[in-house]
Amino acid sequence: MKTLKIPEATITRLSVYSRYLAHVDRRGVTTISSGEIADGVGVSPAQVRKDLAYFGEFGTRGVGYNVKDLYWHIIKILGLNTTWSVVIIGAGNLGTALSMYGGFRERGFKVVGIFDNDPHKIGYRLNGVEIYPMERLKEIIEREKANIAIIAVPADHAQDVANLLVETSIQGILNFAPRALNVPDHIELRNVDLSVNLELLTFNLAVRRNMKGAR
Amino acid sequence: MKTLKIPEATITRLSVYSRYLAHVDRRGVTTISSGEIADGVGVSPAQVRKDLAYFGEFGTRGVGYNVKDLYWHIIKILGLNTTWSVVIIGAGNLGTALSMYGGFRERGFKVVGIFDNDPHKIGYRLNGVEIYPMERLKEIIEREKANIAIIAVPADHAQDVANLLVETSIQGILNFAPRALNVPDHIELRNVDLSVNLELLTFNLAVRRNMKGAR
DNA sequence: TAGATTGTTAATCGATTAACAATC
DNA sequence: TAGATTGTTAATCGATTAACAATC
Repeated sequence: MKTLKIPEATITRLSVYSRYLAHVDRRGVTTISSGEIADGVGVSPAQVRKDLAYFGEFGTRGVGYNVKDLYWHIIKILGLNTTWSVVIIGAGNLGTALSMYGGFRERGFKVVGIFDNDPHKIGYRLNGVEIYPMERLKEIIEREKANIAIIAVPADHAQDVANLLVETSIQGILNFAPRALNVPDHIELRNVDLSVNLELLTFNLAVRRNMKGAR
Repeated sequence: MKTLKIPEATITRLSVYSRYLAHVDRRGVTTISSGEIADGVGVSPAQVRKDLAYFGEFGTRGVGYNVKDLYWHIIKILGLNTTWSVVIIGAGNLGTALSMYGGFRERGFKVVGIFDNDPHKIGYRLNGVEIYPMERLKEIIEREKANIAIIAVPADHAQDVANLLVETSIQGILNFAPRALNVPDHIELRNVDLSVNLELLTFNLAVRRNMKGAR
C-alpha cells in the first residue's frame, strides 16, 4: 500500500476544519467551498484542497463540498468515529481542569478515571469520574479499556508516571508536563506545553518593543 | 537593521531549551554542549546550534555553553526578563485551572485579574486573584497595566470578548477557544487548541490500527 | 599540540503556493 | 453553454540536516 507521509500541520488543520464545519452545519449551511472554509479558519483555499487531497476526493468540481459529508470524512480520518477512553494522571489544578474540560467530551473523548497520590483526594469525583490512587493505575486502565493517558503531574514526576503507564495497555500519552519523556516506540507520545504558547506571544511582543525603541 | 525572519519553530524550541537549562542548572551543571541539550530535549545538535545562531554567538568552540549564561540569553530573547501581567477571561474550568497553573508563574507571568459574567463568581478569589465582572474589564486592565489577555470562554463568546479587549490597552491575546478570532494588527494573537493535540494522537493511533488491519 | 565543539555554509528535504486542466 | 470550483501538478519558499573550517 502506498502510504505517502502526511504533514503533521495537515492533521492539525483537518481538526480545525472539522470544528468549523460543525459550526457552519449548526447554522444550517449545507454546501461550502474551499475558499469559504479557508476564510473561516484563516488559511488559503489551496491549502484546504491540498490537505484534503491527501485522503481522497471529497468535493464536486464547480460546486464545493457537502458540509455534513466532509465533516464525517474528516472525523473518520482523525479516528474520531470511535470513542476513546482517557485516564488523567494528576488531580491538581491542570488535571482537574482537563477532566472537566467540555472540549474533549464534545469530540467524543471519555474520561474514565483520574489518578493522584494524595490520599485526601482519593474517592472523590470530578464530573462524575472517580479519583483513584496511583496503585490502581494498571487495574483501572485495563478494566475501563482506556486507550489514552493524559499526564498532568509536576515535571519531576512525569517520567515516573510514564514508566508506570508503559506497563499497562495504554496506547497513547498526552504529556502536559514540561519535560521530555522516554517511552517505547509502540506508545504514541505527544507533548503539550502551555507556557510555550504564552512565550511565543511575549517573544513577538518583545520584538515589537525593540522595533519601536529602534525607530 | 537586518531582521532575518525567525522560524516560529525556533522560538518554540528556545522556550524548551531554556526550561531544560534551568533543570540542569538546578542539578549543578555549569557547562553544556549542543549535543547534550539536544539529547535532553529530543532534537539534533545542529538544530540547537542553528536556533541559537539566529540571535548571536553564545558558546565557546571546543568547550560548549555556560548553562546560566545561555539560560539568561534565551530568557532575554523570549522577552521574559520583564514581568508580564495577565488577565484571564472566563472563570470556568479552564480559566480557573489556568489562573492557578504554576507553570505560568514559574516563567514570570503574573495573573492580575480574572473576569466572568456569572454574578455568583464575582468577588471570589482564585489563588488570591479577584474575579471581576466583565463590565470592569477595561478599568482593571488599565489599572493593573495588564499586557496579555487569556481567553477561556466558550467558543461562541470568544469573538465578543476579543472585541471588548480591542478597546483596551491589551497588547497580546492567547485564545483557548476553538474559534478563529478577528483582531486588528496591532494586537498579537495566538491560538491554543487543546483538542487538536489529543486528535493528533488519535490520528496516529487510527493509522496504526489500520496498518494492523491491512497486514 | 590534539581533541572537542562551536558557528556557518551548502545540500537536502519538506511544505506551501500558484496555476490550470478537469469537470460539475 | 458559461461560470464556478475542485483536484493536481509544478514552482516557490522555508526549514532542517550534514559537513567542515574556525578556534578554544
